[in-house]
Amino acid sequence: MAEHVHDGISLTRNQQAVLTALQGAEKPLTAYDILGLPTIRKAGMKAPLTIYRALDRLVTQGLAHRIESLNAFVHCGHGPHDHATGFLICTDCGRTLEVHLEACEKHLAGRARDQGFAVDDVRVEMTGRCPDCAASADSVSK
Amino acid sequence: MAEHVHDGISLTRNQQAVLTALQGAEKPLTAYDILGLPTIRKAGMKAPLTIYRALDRLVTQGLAHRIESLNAFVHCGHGPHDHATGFLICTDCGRTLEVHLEACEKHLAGRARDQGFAVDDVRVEMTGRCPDCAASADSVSK
DNA sequence: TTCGGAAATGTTATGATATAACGTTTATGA
DNA sequence: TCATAAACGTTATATCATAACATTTCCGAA
Repeated sequence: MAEHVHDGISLTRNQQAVLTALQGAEKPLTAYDILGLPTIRKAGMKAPLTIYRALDRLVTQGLAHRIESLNAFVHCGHGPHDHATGFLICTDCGRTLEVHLEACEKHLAGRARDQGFAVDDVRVEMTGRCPDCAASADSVSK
Repeated sequence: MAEHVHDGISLTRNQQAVLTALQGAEKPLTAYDILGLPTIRKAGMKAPLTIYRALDRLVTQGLAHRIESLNAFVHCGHGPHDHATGFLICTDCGRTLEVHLEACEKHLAGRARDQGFAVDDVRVEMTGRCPDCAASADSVSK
């Protein structure tokens, strides 16, 4: 394998094709969105499971994230990192922004430990409007 | 309708049946879990859509929450409230704990506003092990 | 009190998301 | 070079969620 390497992680052809698809998208993509892309079909991937397997690997390696509330995936623009990540999801245009939560993670996990809970993973998703869409909405409402 | 009232919110028979099901469960239930319950069948609910409609209302009114990463629902034990809520999801036993995030919500939304993002809603889900399961794991590993 | 709109419901069908099971191939290092 | 773990292909199926449309119920205004 090892046809491609990202941040020291070697990816197979399928995995690379899916990662490239996510990087080229301006919004999170579902597995079936990815499956429908010409580049993916050309790469020979034609079953949902093929996509899910590649996505699993990318997520495990920290090269992509799953957005639970959208059942969709985005590439991670910051390279692998071990602290919690939050997503800002624009309900107008569907684009997402990734925010790092070094500080907040401590607070959240602290609240959890107060309850005797041992935290493995923290996921934060926020909906609202991105800078562009918020601006258009303002100008419309004037 | 108004057969039942919770925190000033009147519920229909279907909505009440689903809420009662959630209150009686020790873990989050999926719509199809609920659909399979005898009490629900006895109430005459037999199509998924019937369940989803009742759940929509309960979530809208703040009487229940959806756990995105489980595609499941829990009743809200704290009554309607307007601040963000977090969930601690035990990967061993499947039970969840609800935590309130008054303080953290500000921090999270603040990070979002730093990016020019207008936040409507904040959802936090954490996985790990609950007090009971963490204790069993400890005693096993000794 | 009755009339009209809004909300909820019933029913059927279908769309969308995700994984099981099994056999085969490929990468990689002892 | 050979064992083995990871990845892959293929088919089928499980699971989660909504569309569309007709009907009924609730509830306030006239």
